[in-house]
Amino acid sequence: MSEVRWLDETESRAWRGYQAMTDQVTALLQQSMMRQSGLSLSDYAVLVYLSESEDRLRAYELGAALRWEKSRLSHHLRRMEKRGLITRQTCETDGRGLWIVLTARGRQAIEEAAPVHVSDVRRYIIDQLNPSQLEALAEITEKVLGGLPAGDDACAD
Amino acid sequence: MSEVRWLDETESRAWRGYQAMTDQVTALLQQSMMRQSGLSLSDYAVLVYLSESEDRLRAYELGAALRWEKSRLSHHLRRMEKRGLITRQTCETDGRGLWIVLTARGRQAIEEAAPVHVSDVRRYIIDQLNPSQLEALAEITEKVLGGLPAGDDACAD
DNA sequence: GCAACCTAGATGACGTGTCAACTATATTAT
DNA sequence: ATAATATAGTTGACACGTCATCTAGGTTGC
Repeated sequence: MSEVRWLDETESRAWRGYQAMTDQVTALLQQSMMRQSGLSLSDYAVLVYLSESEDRLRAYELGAALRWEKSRLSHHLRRMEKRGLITRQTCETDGRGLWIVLTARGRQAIEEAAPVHVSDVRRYIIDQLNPSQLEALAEITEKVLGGLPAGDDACAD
Repeated sequence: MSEVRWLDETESRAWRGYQAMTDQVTALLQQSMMRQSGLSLSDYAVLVYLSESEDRLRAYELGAALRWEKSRLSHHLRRMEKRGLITRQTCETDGRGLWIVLTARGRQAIEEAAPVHVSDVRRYIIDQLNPSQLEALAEITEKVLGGLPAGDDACAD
């Protein structure tokens, strides 16, 4: 119930800049990847985790890694399966479970997309910053992430 | 056609952190605003620009300010009008034109949402960072934004 | 062994964002 | 004047993400 502390000038620069940057960078990366590889950034994120995990993961592991809601994950995996990027296989040790398996086509898709994507990330962000800014960005993100409410308790007053 | 320069350790920390931070902060801010004010972040952005512009703007001005595609803007404004947050009025000096006007209800909505939103932004980001990090963030965003391709020429090879 | 609870995942409805047309009005060049 | 083009905005189809709800299979306690 206290008075609001509005943002001062530096705070406002940082916040408005943050918003504009994230909006535009996301849109650019998304467009570029979609045009050149036919993948969305979400597809790419799924494929990255799979290919870093010996090409198969339980769905809930994927969801935890990506921090996605399970319904989002479920919808997305269904669409990716329809496009042949992954398959869904029943789990023998847990009747509720689901293995998500990278297909040959999924592997090919990410191997083609990765170099283009990395060069986009470099061009738009990494190569724009000097070493101390890069280090600062890494520290900033770690600090902010560390301060975020864990899981679903967004109402931690 | 040259070999890809993959990300080194600091670059990777910065980039993975950036992705995780933006994903999660956006999701938290969105949830909080939707729950407490019934507005999406997009609604809020529109209302902010309108209220900073004497409560009325041409649609194309709004689109330029937000850097939204015109179809996105059109869809979004239609939905906002249906909820009574804005009205759309024909422009007398340009037959193609459209004035977007903030309604009393829209003004009330943003005035109620703003303090909550600012305190969320503080809690999740601003207050997590020390003054030099805030300054660094402002500079980083300005540098990245300055390096982005202007408009639609994303294919500037 | 059974009830209560928890976890993994699916589903349908709905709001949102993008893309590719499309309409209509203004501007420019000749 | 008029034809070519540019600008302002709309529309429909479709992919995406969220919420609430549901099913089914585990787990725990008694």
